[in-house]
Amino acid sequence: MEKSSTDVRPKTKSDETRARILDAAMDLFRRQGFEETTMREIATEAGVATGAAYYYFDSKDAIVLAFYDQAQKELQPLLDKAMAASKDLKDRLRLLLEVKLRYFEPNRRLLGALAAHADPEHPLSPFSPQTREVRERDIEYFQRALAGSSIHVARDFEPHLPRILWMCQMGLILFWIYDRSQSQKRTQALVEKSLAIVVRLVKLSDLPLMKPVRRIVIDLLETMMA
Amino acid sequence: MEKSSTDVRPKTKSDETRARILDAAMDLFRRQGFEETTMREIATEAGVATGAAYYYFDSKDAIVLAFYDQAQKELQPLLDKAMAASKDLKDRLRLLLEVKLRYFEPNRRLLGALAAHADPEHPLSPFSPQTREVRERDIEYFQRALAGSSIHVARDFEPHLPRILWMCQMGLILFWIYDRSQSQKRTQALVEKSLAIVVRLVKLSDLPLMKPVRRIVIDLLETMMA
DNA sequence: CCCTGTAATTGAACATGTTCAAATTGAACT
DNA sequence: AGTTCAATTTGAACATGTTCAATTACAGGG
Repeated sequence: MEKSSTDVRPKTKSDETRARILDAAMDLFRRQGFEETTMREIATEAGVATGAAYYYFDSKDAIVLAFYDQAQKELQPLLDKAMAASKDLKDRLRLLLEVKLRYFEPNRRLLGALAAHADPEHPLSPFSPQTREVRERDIEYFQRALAGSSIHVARDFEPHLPRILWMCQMGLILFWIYDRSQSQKRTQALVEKSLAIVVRLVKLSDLPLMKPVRRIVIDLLETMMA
Repeated sequence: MEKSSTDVRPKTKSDETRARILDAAMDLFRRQGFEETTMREIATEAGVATGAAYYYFDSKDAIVLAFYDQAQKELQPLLDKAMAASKDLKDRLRLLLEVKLRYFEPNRRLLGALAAHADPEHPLSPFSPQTREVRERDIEYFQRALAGSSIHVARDFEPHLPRILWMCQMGLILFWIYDRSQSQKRTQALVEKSLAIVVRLVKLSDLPLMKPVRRIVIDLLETMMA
């Protein structure tokens, strides 16, 4: 479950086969979409029997999961670099999103297969246990986006704000996936407007006066997560 | 597509068969879940051949859609009655939700099949064209919940607020569907807390001072809906 | 009461995700 | 080289949503 098609040296022959299957799948997914691609096609394209695909991946979904996992790993250095570019919170949040969208651009449609499931039981849901690790690592980046910015966050709000921002991000990404406007212009507009609102709210939330509001929001969040 | 299993007189034999299939399906869905129920089972249970089910319903999904449609019709009088019970906005909003949750309670799990799809292209998505009619009718109830309350809504905000409230409702319903706590206690808590926040925000939004904020929110919404 | 055409019904066939028992491979050991 | 055994590979078989050509039921007209 660890190897990826872009690792420099697929050590064993097994790894090489796994990589070939993953590559074939991603190629077909990009060209004809997730639903439209058959496990038999993937196997044929990779030059193996149908069953072999299932020897390496538990299911068709699991192939997407493997891609998602690999993506997260490859994104890490890009995000690190982005976080070094600015101290301004709005810039930092925009960068987090931009880097991801640019990276996933070629597979935008495919991401639908990942994001289309709200059911937290479904393996491909962004809220499922299967995607937990990736999710938590992602939330950490919002923690860092905040920490590295010039903006102060109230102590009681600190543990929760990153998760709130992550949720906003997921909403925007979802919108982006299904955005049919020319080169996703609408998403671009939405991101800019959302950032303005979010950053303003974050700043506001630090006011001592806002403590009761923070408490209510935190209370709400804890009820949700409990 | 119009008849339902609970209509008093299924006029024709055809209607009667259709109703029998829908009933059998709903019964099986309730007992073993949507995914776990087979079209062959449904047909057998209804005493027809597999193909017959497809003569009356375009797909397995379409059966759920038919149920959803029927539900909306049956809910209408209940919601009307609820709207006559109080002038207080919080009460009215709570009632809208409570009536629906109580109605759907026996099929809570099944609703997952309806709500689990974020893809607006998917027939069962709450955002799909197939569910548009039901959706718009539902949004109207929020319009009425506002209109019949003692609370004033700023002119510029009036066309948009119902949709915002509807979205909040969908979020709560989604939470409810997957709420595994004892008799969905967590949802109950979440509803109460959410209502407090939402009603407070609605009241706040009417302040003349808030006009710029309303503009930003409206702008955001229009970007999303465009 | 028979004829005719539409509506309804049937069950086999198909496509595709998945499983599985059997065959093959290949490395390590003797 | 021969043996052994786990890893790999195979392709047929299975389950299930869906399609479809063929058949039957039945209402209305003669």
